[in-house]
Amino acid sequence: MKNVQEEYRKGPWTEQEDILLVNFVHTFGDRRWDFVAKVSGLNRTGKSCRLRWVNYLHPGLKRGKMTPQEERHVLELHAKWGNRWSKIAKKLPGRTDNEIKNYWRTHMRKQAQEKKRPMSPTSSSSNCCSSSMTTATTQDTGGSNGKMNQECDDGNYSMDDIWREIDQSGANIIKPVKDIYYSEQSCYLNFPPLSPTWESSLESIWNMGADESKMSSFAIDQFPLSFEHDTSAWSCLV
DNA sequence: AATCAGCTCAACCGCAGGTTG
DNA sequence: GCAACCTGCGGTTGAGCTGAT
Repeated sequence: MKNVQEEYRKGPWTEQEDILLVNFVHTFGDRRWDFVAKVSGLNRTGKSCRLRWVNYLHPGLKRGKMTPQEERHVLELHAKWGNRWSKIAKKLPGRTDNEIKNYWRTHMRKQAQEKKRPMSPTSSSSNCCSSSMTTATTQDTGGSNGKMNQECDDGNYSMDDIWREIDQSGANIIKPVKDIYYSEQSCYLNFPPLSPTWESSLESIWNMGADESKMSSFAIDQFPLSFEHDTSAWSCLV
């Protein structure tokens, strides 16, 4: 048995891990997370991989603040369904349950604060709103903090950066966003053209019950990633 | 300039439901 | 029918950032 505490990595994901995960998800799909976790060599649990993909790496995600429309939508849907975050998220393309949950928490906290000190004339400008939920959230979230937008525009390291790096490499790496199509309920990965050997490999892999040792070497062949920490560029590209 | 408080968001945890053998 | 395993969901936490003092 594997000692989970000792062997699995926790905490923030590195760029290399992200790239590796993106590659493997594009290859094997966003299912079978335990398998992806093992085969990729990431020392992460399948759960952790899934979460990273769903909440951050997924190409369909919108980054940045919620629009007033989205905020209103969240409020409406929450009134209807309660804390069914994933259900609500499905109605808001590009938003994750985690994001909505976080938004709601912030929103509720602000509400609670405003209830504590109703009509306080000394409230800062960020608390200037009426008790109307919609207007309150709209102004609050829009006004107080531009962090997310900054990160989006010129932030340290975003998915855009990853895609750009991958794109610039030119190469055999699977292409992101534009080749991936989503429906409301699910995500279809449209793989780039695969070589016949690659295709048959994939097929046989799924059919053979995914012998892990075979898979590992297969993976290494297909993604000869180097994890040398190179600050100038990722040296993982073929 | 330093410190503090509040906020945001990524990530973890535990649990429940679904799937597979 | 049952146990083991996997996936997804909702709740919670903590690090890092920002603005106020």
